[in-house]
Amino acid sequence: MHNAPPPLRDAAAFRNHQPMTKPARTRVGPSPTGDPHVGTAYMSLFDRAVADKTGGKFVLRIEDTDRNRYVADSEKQIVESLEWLGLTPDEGPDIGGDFGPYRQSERLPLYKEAAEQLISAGKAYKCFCTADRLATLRKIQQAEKSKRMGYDGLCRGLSAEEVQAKEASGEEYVVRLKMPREGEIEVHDLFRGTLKFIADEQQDAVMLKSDGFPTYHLAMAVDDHAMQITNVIRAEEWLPSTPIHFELYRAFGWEPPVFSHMPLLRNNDKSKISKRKNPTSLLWYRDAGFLPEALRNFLCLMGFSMPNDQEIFTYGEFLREFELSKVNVGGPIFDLKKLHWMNGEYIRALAPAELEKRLVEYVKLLVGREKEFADLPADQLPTEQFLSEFEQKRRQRSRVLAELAPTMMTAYDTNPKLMLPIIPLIRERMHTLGEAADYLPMFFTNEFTYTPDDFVAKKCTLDEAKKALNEMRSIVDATDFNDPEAAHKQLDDQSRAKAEELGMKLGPFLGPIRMAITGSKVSPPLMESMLVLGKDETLKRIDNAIQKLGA
RNA sequence: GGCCCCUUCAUCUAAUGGUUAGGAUACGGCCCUUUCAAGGCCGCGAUAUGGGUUCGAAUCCCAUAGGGGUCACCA
Repeated sequence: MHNAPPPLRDAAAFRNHQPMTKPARTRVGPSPTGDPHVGTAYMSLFDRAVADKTGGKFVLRIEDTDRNRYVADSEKQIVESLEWLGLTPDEGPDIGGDFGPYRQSERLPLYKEAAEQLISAGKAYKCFCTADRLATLRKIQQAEKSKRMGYDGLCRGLSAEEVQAKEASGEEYVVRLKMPREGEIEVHDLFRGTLKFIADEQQDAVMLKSDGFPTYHLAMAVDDHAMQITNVIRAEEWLPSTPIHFELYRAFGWEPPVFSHMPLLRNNDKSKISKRKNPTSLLWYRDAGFLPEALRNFLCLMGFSMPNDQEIFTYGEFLREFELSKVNVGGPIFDLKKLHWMNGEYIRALAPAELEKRLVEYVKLLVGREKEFADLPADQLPTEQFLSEFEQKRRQRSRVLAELAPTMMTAYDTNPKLMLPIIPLIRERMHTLGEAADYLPMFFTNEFTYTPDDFVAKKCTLDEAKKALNEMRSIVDATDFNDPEAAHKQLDDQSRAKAEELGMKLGPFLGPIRMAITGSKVSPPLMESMLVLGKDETLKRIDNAIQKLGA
């Protein structure tokens, strides 16, 4: 028997009459089953925004009801990642709050009680079907290409005596929700309005598992109600099970919160974002040297855009313009290329001292982790070219920095002023902190692996290289490094003069010098680099090269 | 396959019945230049298709196509 549904508020009407003015309570409910997921951050961002916009609260709830997939470190990493991104919750397991505990594994009695309440009200029933039976059932349904998949409701008709007998004989059972068999189930979504589902096509979902733990469905409804959550912001993949949730709310006689089903972040091929095809771990973004504020900003763009076309903005600016109802529901492809660009913008906007600080922190993060960054075999790399190349380079860079770290940190500890002058030279060239690996080592080591061939270029023969090095040695030797500005001018002027004398363009002339000073054909500006290194070190490096070339 | 959601440049998106359909990334070119960048300028490039409604449709309606999600004692 199924009573007529009580009138539910219409989502559109609700939206119009109650814009986000009342303090909202939002929550994110990650399950601690692995690395913190970028999708969790994405949802948290909008949860945080709705809470902040309305002066409400954002709650972190750990949904650890799956004992099989539980990963011990996961919760800690989730908490740290959210903090890293500046999306710190107001209530949560390690913060506390008035609605705790915030771990579902610590709320088991609540779910049990709720399940019993449903059973005694005739809204749920005990199901003794074995996993085997369900598997067989599924197979048959698939073979028959049955329209109606899922549980067939066998135990729904069990008499009280039958239930008692089975229980007495120790048979395990789950608790299933009795879904209506007739009519439609209306659900409401902030973006999509009222959605109707055929009731008979819904199955009797499990509420309580045989191990006594609740499923997501029960735990979510019980907790959201108990924690007075007003807005459920979750991924679109939940849309098909929303009828269960609305039915559950009705069974309890509770008012459902406002549901907003956010679009799914996508891979390049439009499928739901996944580890194989796209980095999904927040730890990955941190390890690759993305700035949290850049990632956060980028995530804002996945579905939301500013009225003035502004793409780079602070959280405060975002909040001023943000409205949940303006979010785009088409699934956005997570374009790492654009994040890469944006991260570069953020790096360049950082004050040198701040970038210095971030860089030092970043290098410390990589210390001792060389093994983690071994090259990946081709078949384990993402299929998309940019992702694949970036991942391989990222590993190489992390290794370089991890290996450089001891030397670098020692030098830095000895002379804390060492780092700051380097920053302006490398910052224009970086998109991620990891890319510092391409430019940083030369400032801390002069042990280069170059060969004479490396000094030769199209417009610079070996003979010319030797001459250039000797000329530059004289120039440097004659320059007073104590006045950097004057020194720079002198180095520059003299180089030009000598290059002309040798009948060379400045670029080719500086090629061998660059190799001698930086050990690479690509480097930060040469004169500036020499000034940072100092006269002695510069001369030493030129001498090393001259020796190497036997000039 | 059933059910559900979605559909503007390659990608993120703007334009809520009247715009030469705008911006950003990426890509290409030029400038700057000491290599590499960064920066500046220019270019390429989209309303999925077909029907309606309307003086007028990217915008409203219907169909088709395409994409995605979901059909667990996982969340």
